[in-house]
Amino acid sequence: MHTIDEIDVEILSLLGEDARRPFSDIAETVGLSGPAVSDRVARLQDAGVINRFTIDVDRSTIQGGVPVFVQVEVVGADVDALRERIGDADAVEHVFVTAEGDVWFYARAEGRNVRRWLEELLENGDLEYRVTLMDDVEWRPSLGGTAFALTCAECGNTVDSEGESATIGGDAYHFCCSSCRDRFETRYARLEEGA
Amino acid sequence: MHTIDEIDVEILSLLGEDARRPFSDIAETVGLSGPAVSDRVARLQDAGVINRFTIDVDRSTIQGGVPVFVQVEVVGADVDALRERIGDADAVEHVFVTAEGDVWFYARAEGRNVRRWLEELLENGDLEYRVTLMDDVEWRPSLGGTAFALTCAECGNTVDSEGESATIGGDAYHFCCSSCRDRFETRYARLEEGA
DNA sequence: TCTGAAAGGCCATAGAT
DNA sequence: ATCTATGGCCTTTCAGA
Repeated sequence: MHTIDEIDVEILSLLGEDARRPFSDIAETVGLSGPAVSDRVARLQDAGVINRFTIDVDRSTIQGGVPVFVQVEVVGADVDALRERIGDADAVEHVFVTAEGDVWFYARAEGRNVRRWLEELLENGDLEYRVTLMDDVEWRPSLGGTAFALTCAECGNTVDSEGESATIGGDAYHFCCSSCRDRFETRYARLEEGA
Repeated sequence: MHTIDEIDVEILSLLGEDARRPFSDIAETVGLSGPAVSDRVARLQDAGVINRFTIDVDRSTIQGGVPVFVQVEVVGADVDALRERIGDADAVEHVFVTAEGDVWFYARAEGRNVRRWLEELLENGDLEYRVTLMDDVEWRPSLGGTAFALTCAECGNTVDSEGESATIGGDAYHFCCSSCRDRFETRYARLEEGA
């Protein structure tokens, strides 16, 4: 049962600014030793909070293709399968799933013929889709200082040092108080029983 | 006047997968020495191809709020100003600008009242917008091998080893041949004169 | 722009608290 | 979960091509 606290948040913020920053630097900033930071980063990776260390590339100078935003209306098809299929395509950069189960994505369509590329990507399903030509994209990895504030999974309030965290069903959740956590866990258990 | 070649592209791809991968590992993969890779990475940063080393964080576990996708119809307003204002907001993760000049973004709306949060973010302008509740997001930094293919800034064709690159006005551009580059530079110079 | 050697710094492990 | 100490690896610098 791991706990995520403000120091973790601070570490995430620092790594967001520069992921190659030495752990010893981070250690000094947050008031820990190097190995302690290393441990915490390893834990954050295990918990799935850090998906990966990566680079933010200015793709406009590097990758060609026509930038498009596609909104696919998913009816009578497997959303997860489609989402995975789309996400695996090389040209696709962002994949969204709406609450209604539609799949939207941003991509740089390869080749000159966008329609053909799309039909192939969607496997000639009879799905309706809408294509919008795009101009510019921006992804914001970390932002200022408050970007990584913890919020209670139960009530939505900010989690301070009094709060607690728990790994439930493989995912990390954070709570502002133990009663919120109890409520969440109870609800989660009920949901699992039902499924 | 720097040149970006396939080795640079390979390095970018490898760093996209794991930005903390040792340069010596990369060196072995691409067939260079460690210092050579270090030099190339430094050059890629200077040229603005690499914006930053960063981490991809699973925000769903860290940041609360309601995930929404907002499509703002921009009429009679400054697109760039709005885009910047939205991009600077803490809760906003992805910003898109359509070819028609509308601004779309993905964010985790803070607090319980999404409408109020939005009105504030859009500065009570009379802009029309559409909000869609979202379920899931995925961002793909680097993808397979072909993701970082170079394309000619002048004609859009793929740039191979015969091509060349140049830093013009502080930005890196790539060309499939010298005539494309000449044409681009001429046009650029003319544009600058005009301004 | 690359290589190779050497110096300095960084990370991971071990063992104790 | 954290610390200190240490061994080994990684990065950078520099000279030479």
